[in-house]
Amino acid sequence: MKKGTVPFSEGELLERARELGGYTLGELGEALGVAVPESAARAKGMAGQLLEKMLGATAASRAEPDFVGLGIELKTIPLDATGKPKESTFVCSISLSAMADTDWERSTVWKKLRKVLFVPVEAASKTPLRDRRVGRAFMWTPNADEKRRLRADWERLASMIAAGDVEQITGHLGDVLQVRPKAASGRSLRRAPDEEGAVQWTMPRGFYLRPSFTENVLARLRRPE
Amino acid sequence: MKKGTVPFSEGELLERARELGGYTLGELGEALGVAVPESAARAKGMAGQLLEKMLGATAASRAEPDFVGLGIELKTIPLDATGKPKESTFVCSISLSAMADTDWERSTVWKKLRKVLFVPVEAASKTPLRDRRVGRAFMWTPNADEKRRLRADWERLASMIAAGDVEQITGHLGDVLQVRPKAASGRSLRRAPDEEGAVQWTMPRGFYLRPSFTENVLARLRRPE
DNA sequence: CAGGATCCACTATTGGATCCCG
DNA sequence: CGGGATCCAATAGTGGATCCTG
Repeated sequence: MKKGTVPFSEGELLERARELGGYTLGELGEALGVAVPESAARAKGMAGQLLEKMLGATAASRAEPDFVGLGIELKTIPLDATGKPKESTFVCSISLSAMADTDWERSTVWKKLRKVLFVPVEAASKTPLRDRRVGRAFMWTPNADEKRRLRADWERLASMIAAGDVEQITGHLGDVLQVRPKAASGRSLRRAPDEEGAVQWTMPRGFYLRPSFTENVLARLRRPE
Repeated sequence: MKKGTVPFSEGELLERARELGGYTLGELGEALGVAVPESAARAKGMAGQLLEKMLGATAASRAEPDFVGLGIELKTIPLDATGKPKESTFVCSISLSAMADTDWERSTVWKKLRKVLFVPVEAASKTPLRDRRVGRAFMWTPNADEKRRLRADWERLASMIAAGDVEQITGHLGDVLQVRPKAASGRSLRRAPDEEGAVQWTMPRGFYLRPSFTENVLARLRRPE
């Protein structure tokens, strides 16, 4: 297993990601000198972080793509026993101020999703975290239909946010893209509005892709042309 | 409320059904001299039977349309609080012998569904049976797409039945039309195969329309052309 | 028993809540 | 906290079981 060096091309990145297919997360952890616990409950982001390190992603938390020079975002997708995505996919956090005066083409969501390296990872909850295997990686660029659906949802949600109807947004809205809480605890900022009185988030939220959407995307990518 | 006389035309039937819109099942019961209980649990088919009587359906149990002369089947559809069908819609029972050598156009399913008078009835379970209101009736003839989907499901299911794979059929099969048990009790015929040894139903079953299908049908009918 | 259906236990989905790391 | 995500209680959906009448 090659590890940690920064890839210089999209092709090299995809090739290297595919070489990781078949390894378990425990094996990746060994290669990196990272202990992989038994349970995912106390190590929620670990699969993603192991793959970032293995593939040489530009480290640290940023509002930029993981592979800056290539404009490519890395996303792991947890698959259940039947091969379908178990969970929604986090896209980015929502900043109220950034929403107001931006359009779809300049939005953080679109920047993140223009080009994504999807790496499926086994995630049947009975399988210990370290025994879960990496699947076959795919490079995704939204096609016309996918882009239209993402944009339609984003514009609906963005206009609600801009209009101050943030508290009316629930995870039910959006066919493929949804808004949901994103915080370590539901109490994170809950007192803020009372004390400040300003138009502010009462709680951090993020954009997520629904599992049914990533399922369709994976199905399309797996189909030979 | 006019009641009980046999309608002579499709238009007259629809008109008369629409005049029942807004009445409660309790009111229909009074007009007919039938006691309507509080709960639907012990009166499951009552809404359908009240409407049959009010509209002058050719009485009794038959494998014929309710309005023989017109070739029209009457179906009540229970709606939940949000206006969506709560339940699947029974179409007809399945007879093994009748399946083998018949095709779609001659099938009982198609005969029943060629032309249907759908009468929605409120059915939020908290609402007492006699307080549930009749909704706006619609005459349905499957359009090309609906007919294609019904036929595709029927042919798949019919061929399984004809091939003797009856026991492998579950309610999961069929996009719009499904096969499910249809009996007063699960024990109805359960001992039969052991004692007789013949190729026979172990339990009566019927064809049903899925709620998602009738929901789409109602949505189409409600849309002004 | 066939026809009129609804009940309800169980499963699948989901979306609000939460966890770790740098 | 922002980025990496998963957990899991509650709800929605489904399909096997059941009920009444003629």
